Amino acid sequence: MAHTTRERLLDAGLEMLLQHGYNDLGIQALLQATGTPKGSFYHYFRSKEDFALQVIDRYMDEVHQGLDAALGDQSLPPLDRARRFFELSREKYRRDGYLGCMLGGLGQELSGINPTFAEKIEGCFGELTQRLSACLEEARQRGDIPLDSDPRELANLLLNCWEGAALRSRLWRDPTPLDQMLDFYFLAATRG
Amino acid sequence: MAHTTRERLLDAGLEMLLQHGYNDLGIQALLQATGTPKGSFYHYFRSKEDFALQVIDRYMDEVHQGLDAALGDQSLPPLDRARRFFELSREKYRRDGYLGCMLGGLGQELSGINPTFAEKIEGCFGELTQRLSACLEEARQRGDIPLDSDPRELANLLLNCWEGAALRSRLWRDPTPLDQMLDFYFLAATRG
DNA sequence: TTAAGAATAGACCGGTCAGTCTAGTGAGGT
DNA sequence: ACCTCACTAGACTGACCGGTCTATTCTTAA
Repeated sequence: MAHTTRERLLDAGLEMLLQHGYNDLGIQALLQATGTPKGSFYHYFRSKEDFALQVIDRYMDEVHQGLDAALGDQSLPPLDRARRFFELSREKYRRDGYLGCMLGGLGQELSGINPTFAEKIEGCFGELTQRLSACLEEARQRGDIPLDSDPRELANLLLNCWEGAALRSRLWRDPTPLDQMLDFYFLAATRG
Repeated sequence: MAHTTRERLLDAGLEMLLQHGYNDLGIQALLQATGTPKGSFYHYFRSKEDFALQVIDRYMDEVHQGLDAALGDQSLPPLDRARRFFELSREKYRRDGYLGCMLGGLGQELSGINPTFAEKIEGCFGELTQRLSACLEEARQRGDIPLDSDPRELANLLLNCWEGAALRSRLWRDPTPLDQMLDFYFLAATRG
């Protein structure tokens, strides 16, 4: 299979980037963990940066799958759909050992030193808020949140607070901050 | 002056750690930026890790100064005092070029790989929430927030959401996420 | 004046970094 | 049978990492 080695590297990259971040992840360690010779890595990827950017793409594939599953569930009112996405994310974090969100992690680490990553990650946040704000707009039109709410702003708010809670849950290795944040936010949002 | 070199290193470390994070900050670069020979650095600090931990202490000194200034202002109701602390922080971020909060930055970068830093930073967050929750408790007793609120939980919530907003403001190089988060939080907290 | 210790100075160390290079392997097409 | 080319394999490069070492200078007090 032509894609096996590349897939294996991206899979391991997903895991190792989440735990180690970018600068602390050595190519050597990645190769050792996957039993890959260096030649193969540089056959598939131009550089470490190129590799990490593709790992982020893979991460976003999972994110969009979560969004599809949650926001696409027409049996739920829109606000519950939005909340469900974050609950699915929380379950993913649990499976990973509460290491938080890769976008938040790499965003913090790299946005001060590498514009390519900064733009990439802000682009990912943009995709997320785009879909969330469409969902919140639906809630607004139904009157589930005040009619004068700004869905775009509310979506950014939701995502930003989530990222903060994810950082704290990474420190605690515990989902409590995530749950408390969701309770607080969705109660407050409905009241305007 | 015996402390001049050490002070100079810590000052530069404050700035450089905020921008570069830990792993991307080279001792060499720090020495070059401050015109310090290597011998001096290792005269004052046991290691790079020891240095960074002392930089965090210095950062926390500033944080506590901000807390003193804001929470100690008895002319303001307690909720305004809490908000004022974050507004002072926002002004500090502005002066730094909106690079966010060092605790959040180092927490994200290092909590997955270095338990010493993870504990250190969680300890700092603890100090912060301790003082904030005392302030919120005062607000609760005055009835400015619902009597059945949990000040400790509200303080953690406030700090966590702030850290998320700080990350986004670092990506945007812009204070908007900070302000929107404060508006949202303090409106919601008063209503319970 | 001198002894002592703090602080400066930077050459140097082993190890590791991302990335390059060349050689070899193996499967598919002709 | 043979050629091609994607892929594997890992030795190697030069730069840089954090940290050590020894030598020297400066400060201060006896």
